[in-house]
Amino acid sequence: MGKPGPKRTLSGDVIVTAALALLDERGAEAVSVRGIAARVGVAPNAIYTYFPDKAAVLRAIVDRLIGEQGLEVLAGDRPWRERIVAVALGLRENLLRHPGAAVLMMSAPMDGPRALELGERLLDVLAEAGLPPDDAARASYALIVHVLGSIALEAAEVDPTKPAPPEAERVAARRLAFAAVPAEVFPRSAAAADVMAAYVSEEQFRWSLGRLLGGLA
Amino acid sequence: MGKPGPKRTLSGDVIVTAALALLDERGAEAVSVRGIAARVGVAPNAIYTYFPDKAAVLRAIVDRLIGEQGLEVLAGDRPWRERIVAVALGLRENLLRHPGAAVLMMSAPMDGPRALELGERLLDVLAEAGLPPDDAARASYALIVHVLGSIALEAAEVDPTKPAPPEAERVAARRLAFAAVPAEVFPRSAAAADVMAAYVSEEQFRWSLGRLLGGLA
DNA sequence: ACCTGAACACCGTTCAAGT
DNA sequence: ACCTGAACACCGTTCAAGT
Repeated sequence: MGKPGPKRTLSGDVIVTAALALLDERGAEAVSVRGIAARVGVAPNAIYTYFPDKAAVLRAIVDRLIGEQGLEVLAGDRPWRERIVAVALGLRENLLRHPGAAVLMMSAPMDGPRALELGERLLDVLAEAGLPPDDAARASYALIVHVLGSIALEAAEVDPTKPAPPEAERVAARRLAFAAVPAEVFPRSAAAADVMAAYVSEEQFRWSLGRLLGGLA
Repeated sequence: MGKPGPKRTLSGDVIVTAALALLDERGAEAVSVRGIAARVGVAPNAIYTYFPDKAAVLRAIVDRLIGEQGLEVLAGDRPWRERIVAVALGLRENLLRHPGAAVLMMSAPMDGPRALELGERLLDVLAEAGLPPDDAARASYALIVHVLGSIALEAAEVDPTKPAPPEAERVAARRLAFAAVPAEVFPRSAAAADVMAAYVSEEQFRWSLGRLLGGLA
């Protein structure tokens, strides 16, 4: 139904998919309007039929990735802390698959509908946990800050122009870097080098999230 | 002393200062090698005498800003939590003066000497607080994640191309944005709109940092 | 409505050359 | 050693035109 219209070889979704592929394969600076257009086989300015500018394409990538996180776990019947940890782990896993995207999440206000939905479900859980509304609101923000901050710092450690390395590899690379810390001037950092290498791991992610959750209620 | 050498009209510091000024006055995308060169009155490629590439200039900005944070408070005799809150507030205040720089802190590993120094002093405090070395190491990372994440999300809310607005103005702008949230579909978000508007405030920053600190020891 | 061609005002970086 | 001029291979975005 509806008139066919001229060509319609394109769509916002196709553009976002191409942009994300570019981001994953060749890193943030490869995500150019011209690069996206070339990948979908179209003239550069055709992109502007679907997005007002490049920044809008980047925001759409963020929205897509947030939306990929299912929120059903939050409504489950496990203890509330476990449910929050489960979504946080899901977000982490997905975002680390797109390391270049992590920093995008912190570059603009996340005010899209998917972000609001995530926030609202988080408020549900925290209310159920017994927090008064004001504390629940503050706590939900603290959680989002912590999860996104962890992921961004973790993603900053990986080279986005090559396929995402397994965690063990990231930790090993960091251990190597820490071996160079002079123990005379930074004794504690040098002594804790093994732990500091493991900053970029799920274990550290779980640990710090657990401590924050412990402080919240 | 020492031969004068040809010109020496430039230095790494001068370049970083110019880049930071550009960042503050006209936002992240105005920080170009050519823009910096123009501001210091030099040919674009002169920058490459002091930095291998643009990314190195950005890292130097991060290092400069970390270095501006005095660490004496950490060694004071107030209760340890208060000392950590004090440096965190200092970092926040300084970074919000350079909103475009906040996201740079999360874009690359912070492995410079100033970052190491900050980490080491944090470990001092946490050891003094009675944490075993492994926990202290994990805790210091959790704190850094939280502080930088908070600041980045807060800075994402301000337009970096105009002078940093006072906090009250940022909160008011956000309250206005939240007034549009449909209460039927996001009841909790709408009900807590006032608190959510205040996410971008020192009060929220103190609150969530306090909860994290409570969970750590 | 959707797409193209051509153009404008920019980029980062490299290279050979001047002092 | 430090800086310049000129060039290369790119950018994002706009405008007029075609279907």
